[in-house]
Amino acid sequence: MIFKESKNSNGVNEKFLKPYNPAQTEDRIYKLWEKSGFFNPDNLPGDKPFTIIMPPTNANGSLHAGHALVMTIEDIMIRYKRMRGHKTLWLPGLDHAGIETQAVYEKQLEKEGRSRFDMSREELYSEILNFTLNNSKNIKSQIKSMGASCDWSREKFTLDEDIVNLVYKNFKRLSEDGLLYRGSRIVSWCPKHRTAFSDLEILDEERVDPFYYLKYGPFTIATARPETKFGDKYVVMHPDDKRYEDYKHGQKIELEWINGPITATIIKDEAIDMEFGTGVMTITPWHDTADFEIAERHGLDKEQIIGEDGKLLPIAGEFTGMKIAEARQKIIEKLEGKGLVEKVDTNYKHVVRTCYKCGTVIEPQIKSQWFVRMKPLAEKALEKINTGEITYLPEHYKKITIHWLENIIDWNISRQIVWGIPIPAKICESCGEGMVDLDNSVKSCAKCGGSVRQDNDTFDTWFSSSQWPYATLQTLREKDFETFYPTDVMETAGEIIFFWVARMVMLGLHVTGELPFKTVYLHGLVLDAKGRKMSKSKGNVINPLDLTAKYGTDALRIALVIGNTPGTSLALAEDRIKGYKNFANKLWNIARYVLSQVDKFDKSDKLNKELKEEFDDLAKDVTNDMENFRFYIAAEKIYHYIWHRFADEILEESKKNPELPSTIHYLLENSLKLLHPFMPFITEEIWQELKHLETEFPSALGNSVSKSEPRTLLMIEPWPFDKAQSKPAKL
RNA sequence: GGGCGGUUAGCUCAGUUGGUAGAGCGCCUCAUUUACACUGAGGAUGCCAGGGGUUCGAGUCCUCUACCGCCCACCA
Repeated sequence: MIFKESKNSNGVNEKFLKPYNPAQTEDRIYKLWEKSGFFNPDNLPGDKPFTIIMPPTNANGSLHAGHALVMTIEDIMIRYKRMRGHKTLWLPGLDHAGIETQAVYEKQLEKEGRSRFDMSREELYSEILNFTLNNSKNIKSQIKSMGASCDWSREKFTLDEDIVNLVYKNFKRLSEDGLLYRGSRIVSWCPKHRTAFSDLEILDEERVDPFYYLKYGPFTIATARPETKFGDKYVVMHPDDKRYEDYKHGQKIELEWINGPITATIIKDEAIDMEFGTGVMTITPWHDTADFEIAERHGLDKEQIIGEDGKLLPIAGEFTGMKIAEARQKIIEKLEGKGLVEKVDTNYKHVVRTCYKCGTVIEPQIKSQWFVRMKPLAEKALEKINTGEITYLPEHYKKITIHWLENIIDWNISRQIVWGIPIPAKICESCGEGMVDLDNSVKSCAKCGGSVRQDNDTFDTWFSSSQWPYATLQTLREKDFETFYPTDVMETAGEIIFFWVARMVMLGLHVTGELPFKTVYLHGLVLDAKGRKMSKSKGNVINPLDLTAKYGTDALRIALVIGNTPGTSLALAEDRIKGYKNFANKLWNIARYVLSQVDKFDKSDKLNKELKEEFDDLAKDVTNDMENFRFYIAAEKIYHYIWHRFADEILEESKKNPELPSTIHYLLENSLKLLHPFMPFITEEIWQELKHLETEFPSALGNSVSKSEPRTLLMIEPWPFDKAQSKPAKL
C-alpha cells in the first residue's frame, strides 16, 4: 500500500527521484538480512561448506580502519561464496586481548589516579571484564554497520568457559607430549607493566648513550650499563686473546670496585668479541641474555641486581631503591671520585630493547615461566608449508614464514598480568617445579614432595587465539567441527603473521592433525591519505565510521578494495571514497531509469544476443578473479562495466533502440549480483525494488518471474556465472 | 649481520601464464538539466629506477647496480 502511494506517474518509487541516501537504507537492509536467517549456514541450501573464522576482535576500543578492511574483504569472500551456493560460515569472535586490553585499562586507571598495584586481582579482573563487555556491544554494532554477514548465533569469546576448558585440555596435552616445560630463564621484563613478554613483543630502538671505560683491577672494561655492575665478579675474555694470555681461566684477582674491594674470577669464553671495546667484559647473568649463557656454560653464580619494579636491590648498597637512570649518574660520579673512570665515549650508538606497549626499556630478568618447545611443532608445520598445502597471498609470506620457523625459539607463554586465562598449574614452593593441574588435584610437589602454590600467571593471549579455529568449532554445535574444519581462508593483517598465523598453523596441526586453513590472505596496513602510518600521536587516525556516515558504507568498502592487492598497504584518500559515493549514486540513477522503462519491456523477454554475451564474458572474467582472490581487479571491472559501458553506452543506445528495454533489465539485475559482494547495501536496496516491480508488472516481465520461487534477497540469489556448470546461469 | 619487498602518468596504485602501457583522483576543452551535475563528450601526460642477458618479442623471466622501505638477530 505504502509502496503504491509513494510512486510517481511513471511507477517509480519516490525515493529514486532523490540521490541515494545510505543513512536511510543501511540499517534497514542489515536488519532485513539478519531477520532472514541466511547469515547462518544451517539455513542455507547446498552442502559444500565455505568457512572463514573472523579474527577475534579486540574489544578495548572502537572500530578502526584495519577492522573495516577485515570486515570488507572477508564479507566479500563470504557473500560471493554464498551466492555460489556454498554453505558459508563466517564465525565472529571477541578477543579478551590480554596485555593489549589491560594496558588500555591501566591507562584509564592512571587518568583516574589509580593503579593496578593497589587493587586485588579479583577487583582488577572484574573491572576489566566489565569494560570489555561494555565495549564489545559497540564493536559489535560497528561490525554490523560495515555490512558483515557473519553468523552471530555462533559468536564466541576467548574467555567463554568452554573455550577456556579446551585451552586447558590442550595445555595439558602439550605437557604430555613433551612440548611444555617450566624453565628458569632470562625473559624480557617490562618494569612498568611488570610482566614478561615473548620475543615478538619487544621492539628494538637505536639510541645514543654514554659508553664508559672503567678500570676493573688490571683490566679496562667498557659498558653502557654501570648500574648492573654490582654483582660483576667474573671478568671474561677470549681464550685466544694474546693481550691477556698471562691470565688463566679460574684465576682470582683482588680489586677495588664500586662499593669497596672484591674478588673477581677470570673466565675465558669464545663468545667474547676481541675487536669490540677492550676485549674484556664483566658479566651480569641475571640481566643479560648473553651473560646468562656464559654463566650457564661455566656454572657461575647469578645474582639479581635490579628488582621487578626497575629499582636497585640491597646488593647496590648506598644506591638501593634508586631507579636506573638516577643510579647510573650517581655510580659514575662515585667511580670518578675513586679514579676508576678511564674515559667516556659520549657518542655510542647501540640498540636498546623496549616494551612494544609503553616504550619502557626492557630489563631482562631470570624468571621461572612456562615455555612451549617450538622446534618439533615448527618442523611439522614446515613439512606442510614446503609441500604447498597452504596457499599464501601474497606468495612471499610463505618464504617469510619458512625463514621464521627455521629459526624459531621457545615461546614463553606466562604473563604476569591478571587479564587473561589463569594458568592451570601448581608451583612447588621449595624446588620451583611446575605441574599442570586441571582439577586442583595436585597437593604436593611430584619431584621433591614440597608444598605447592597456585601459579598466579595468565596465558599469553596468543596462546588461546592460536587455537581459535578449532577451539570455536569444537565448542559450538555438534557437527560444526566435522563440517567446517579445516576452514577455507584465514584473512588477517600481515603484521601478525608470526604472532598468530604461524602459531595457528603449528598448534592446529599438532592438536587436530590437520592444517586449520587452506589459504592465508594477508592484507597490508591502511595508511592515511599521504601514505603515513596512522597513529594517535600524529593525529592522523581516520575513523571509518566518520567516512561511512559521510559517504556510505558501500563507498568505503569498495574504496578499501579497489587497487588493494594482498600484502600491500593502502593509502586511504577521502577523494577516492567520494568518487565511489558518486558511483553509488550513478547506480541509483541507472536503476531509476531502468524502472521507468518498465512499460516498454518486451513480454517475450527476448534479449539482445551480443549484449548478453558481452555481459556473460564479464561475469566469467570476474568469477575467475574472485576465485583467485583478485578482488581488487574484479571490483574495478564491474565498476567500469556498470558506469562506462552499461550506463554511458548501453542505456544511451536503448533510448534509440526499442528492442533493448528487456535487455537492460536483465543487465541491471545481473550487474547487481556481481556488485553485491562489494556494495551489498545499495545493490540489495535496488533489488528489493525490482522484486516489487515484478509483482506489480508480471506481464511486462514475461516468464522471468517464477511464482513457485519468489525472489527474496539478493544476498542469496545465484551468482550469474556458475563455473561448476561451465556456462552462464539461466535467466 | 641475515631475510623479504618496492622503484610504472602530477598523486595513489593495477598490470594473472612475456605479445608494441592501464584505472581512479587531479588537469585541459566542450556540452548545460538529460535517468544521473554526486553529470555527459573529448583531450594531454610515461626512456615502466639504471646497466647487461635470455627471447621473434621483456614493465613482465635471469643477472648486476643504485636508491627507498619492512622484518629478524644477545656485540658488553
